[in-house]
Amino acid sequence: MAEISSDVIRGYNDIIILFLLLNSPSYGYEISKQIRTMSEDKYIIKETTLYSAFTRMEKNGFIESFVDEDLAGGKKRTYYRITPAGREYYQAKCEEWTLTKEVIEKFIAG
Amino acid sequence: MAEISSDVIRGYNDIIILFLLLNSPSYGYEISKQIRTMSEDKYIIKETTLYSAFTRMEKNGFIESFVDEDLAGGKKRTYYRITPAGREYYQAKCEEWTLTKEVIEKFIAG
DNA sequence: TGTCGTACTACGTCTGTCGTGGTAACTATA
DNA sequence: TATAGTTACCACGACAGACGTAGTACGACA
Repeated sequence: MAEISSDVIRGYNDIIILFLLLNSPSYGYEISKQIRTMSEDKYIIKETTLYSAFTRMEKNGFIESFVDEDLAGGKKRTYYRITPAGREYYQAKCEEWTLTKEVIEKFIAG
Repeated sequence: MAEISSDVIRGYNDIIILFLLLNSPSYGYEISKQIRTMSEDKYIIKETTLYSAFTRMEKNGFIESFVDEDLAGGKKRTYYRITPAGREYYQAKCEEWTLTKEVIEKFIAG
């Protein structure tokens, strides 16, 4: 099974992550598993890529974090929630995707 | 008319350029005009991006350059020709594109 | 004379991704 | 009891493609 090089997907991690936050907050490990499952193992996001995307998007105001400190075994977990600005950004990126797709496909033979 | 940010298209300049070399050699200025025309002004490649892609792809053996020194006015023009390795790379990238597209569209709402 | 088009090149910066490695607690298996 | 695996991250630095800025040089046209 071929795997997508992450260089290709660059710039699209943001919308993939935001999509998974549209309906409810989530956290890194869960999101990474969902990406893997939803893509049928075709795309496995690198941990560092994921967590640096969180940092960047929080700085840009697209997501907000909050910590659950009451997990079993005294563990912590950092959740992320999409903001209204994040929803707008997601929408804009989706529209850009449609355009991009149309353009690229003009340069695909056959 | 919205314009595609080149960050989005990152990683795809290679196949766009190679597509335009599939049938005959060409050169920078011409390719840049073709991209603009074919995309209906939706994607205008930056000159530096284009020429650095040439350098990189020649280093990787995907294209070969040759210079036409006999232009009117004593001008020179550097042409690029796709190599067999370049054709293979183009094919592989096209297949990767299909996969990538399918994956990304799972994360596009609506 | 100056702008536009043609046809590049050099140099440095930015940013998203990636590689490596580390922490720490629980859980299943041998 | 040991150890491997899963969960759940974080820090640090490197890389590479894209980009911004600037410059060269010639011809055509107004």
